Amino acid sequence: MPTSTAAGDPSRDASAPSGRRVTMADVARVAGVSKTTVSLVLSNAETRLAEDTRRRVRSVARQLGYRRDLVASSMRTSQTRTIALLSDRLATTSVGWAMVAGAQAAARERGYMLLIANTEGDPEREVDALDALRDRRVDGLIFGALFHRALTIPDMTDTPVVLLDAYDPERRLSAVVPDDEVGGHDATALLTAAGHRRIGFIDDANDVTAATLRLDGYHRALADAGLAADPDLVVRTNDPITPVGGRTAVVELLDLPDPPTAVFCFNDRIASGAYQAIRARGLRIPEDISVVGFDDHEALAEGLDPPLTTMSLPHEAMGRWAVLRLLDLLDGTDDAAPVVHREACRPVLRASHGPPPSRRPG
Amino acid sequence: MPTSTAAGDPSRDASAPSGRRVTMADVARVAGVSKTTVSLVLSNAETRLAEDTRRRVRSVARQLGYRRDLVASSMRTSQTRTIALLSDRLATTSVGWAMVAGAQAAARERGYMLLIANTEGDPEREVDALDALRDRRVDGLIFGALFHRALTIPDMTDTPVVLLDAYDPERRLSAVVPDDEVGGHDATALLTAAGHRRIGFIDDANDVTAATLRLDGYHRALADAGLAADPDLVVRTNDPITPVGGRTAVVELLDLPDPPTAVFCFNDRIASGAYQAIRARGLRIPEDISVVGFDDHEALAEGLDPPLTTMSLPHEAMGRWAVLRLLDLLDGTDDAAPVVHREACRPVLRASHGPPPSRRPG
DNA sequence: CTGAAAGCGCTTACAG
DNA sequence: CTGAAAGCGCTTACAG
Repeated sequence: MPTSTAAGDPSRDASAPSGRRVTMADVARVAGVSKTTVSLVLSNAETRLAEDTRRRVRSVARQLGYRRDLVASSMRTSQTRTIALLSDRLATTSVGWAMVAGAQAAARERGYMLLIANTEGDPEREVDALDALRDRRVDGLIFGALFHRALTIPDMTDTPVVLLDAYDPERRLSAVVPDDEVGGHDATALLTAAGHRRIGFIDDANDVTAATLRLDGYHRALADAGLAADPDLVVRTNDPITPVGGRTAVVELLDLPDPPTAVFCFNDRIASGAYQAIRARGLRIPEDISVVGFDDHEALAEGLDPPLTTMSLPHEAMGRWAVLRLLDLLDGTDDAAPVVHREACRPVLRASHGPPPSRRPG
Repeated sequence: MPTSTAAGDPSRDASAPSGRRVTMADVARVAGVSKTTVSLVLSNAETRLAEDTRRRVRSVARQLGYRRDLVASSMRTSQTRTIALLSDRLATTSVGWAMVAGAQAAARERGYMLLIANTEGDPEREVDALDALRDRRVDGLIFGALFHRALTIPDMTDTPVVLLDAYDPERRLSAVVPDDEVGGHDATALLTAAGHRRIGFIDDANDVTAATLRLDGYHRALADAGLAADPDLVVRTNDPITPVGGRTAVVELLDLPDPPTAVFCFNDRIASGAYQAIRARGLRIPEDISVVGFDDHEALAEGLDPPLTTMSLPHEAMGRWAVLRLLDLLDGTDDAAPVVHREACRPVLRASHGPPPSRRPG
């Protein structure tokens, strides 16, 4: 096979060059125009080019299977159409996947690709990751956290940044977080609405933002229902990760002189532990005691017996919001004034809650 | 501030140029050598450069905070030090995260970054993703699947490919999969070793590779223990995703004239459904019946009461293997002969299995 | 032992 | 309405 064919004969040249990738120069040559023209046509530049020139260029590009080389393009424009999601361990644990999924999907829809990097909480790793990302000239960065918390990031003058499941204590960066206060309120309100008047709360003892906010919401819902807050009904556990924490915490509640008829748990894992201890007491859920969780850890919540009523964490929507905001920043579509977006947590009603024993028929 | 300072005076030039990124030319100028020399030194080329030249160049590069621009470098070398993980929905569901995590970690350790893309099973999306990846000149590609299965991918002459949790039916590509046969065997052997002689198996009715292999392993373990395979003891469910499938399937087993004393479930979700139906019958786990799952869906397995004995799916190790193999291919370290690597599934012993009732003391 | 120069594939003033 | 040319920041024969 000859590598070059008669110039000016599109029908012959229209086959892809042997091994080599098709380049803009190839398209120009075959279409009989300059690279400038090809570039202008293919980038839909405003310049008024003759309609038939545009058509010809486009058709040749299509026939040759031409694709603009983004690396070369980036070289000139400094835009890579690539962004990155950097976090301590977002992509390293089961809790983060939906945020990654949402971020990836939104990026894709806007023609961007997503790079992921994890620091495992190591500052040195963070520096390395940032360097590696800068080397690749990513257009923007999302700093993610595993759970709703304050996050202070290194100075980034050159690259736009959005925070995911975290907020800048100094409010200089846009951020998206779950609305834990309203979530805590709504979870508790599910219980007050069912008629419960003694509602326990098993909170995370680690000083995390979500814990404080969910507790606030719990208190507000009690107040809404005209119930006094009884400090005895709020217990804390240092272990929100395994069922053990919930197991021991719920026992404190059950041992109260006037025990609660319902328990709201900081998360589903704690709730699963609560289930175990409640059952060990010979109590039934929800007949004797209602349980509501948080996070909607789906396999767990559905697998429990009875299936657990809980609040969903809007991780996917949060991931989407973060990249959409970031891309708007890149486009200059949005003004750069930082905003903190609170994404709603929604109740997922399953079978672990109901009226208190006193209100049950029979 | 003057933008240029006295040439040849390192102490003055050693501050980073005002806004602009530090370039190789900057380093060359300050160090008083050519770009060629800087490039050679910084890439540790074998060429014998004077030791003090090397030292000077390195020290200037460090002082200026120089970092090689990977985009420019890619332009010349066609290497981006970036690879991609493409799958139908690996990064879109809770089951895939550990594979992504393993892949990302291994890439990072070798100085690569990982791009992720999901096709949601849409062939058009796959084409788009492949184009987007080619545009960015990724060095290599990992095609991932959500569960162990055959995967036929488009022809990729230009880019090395490794399969993750999938295999090429024509064996032309390297691949890594879990060893489901041995896993099925070992899960069943846990039960035969405890003394069970009637062991049910609830399999996935969808014709997936993992289902076939785990069944094979189940049969082999029975044979090993000198037990005949009773077809009545193998039931199938079309719903391995929610507990519903396991719930109805286990009832078939329980209704048998000679019901099993132990049940091995295709996965933990099925096992969670089995728990519900078993409990509804008033039977205790493991006193009356043992249950073993598969996948080690951790929050679920630990949250169940009693905690579920299961087989772990080596997702993280698989993700690592896939990128390590891919990078070896890129390095030319490995010969390109395709290999299919089976990663072992390991038993995670919790509390849902024990001896059959007949063998229990008392 | 080191440097000048070409070139990777684009984009973009600038000129006509 | 269209093209020649410079330049993005590197790497790599090639020459000395």
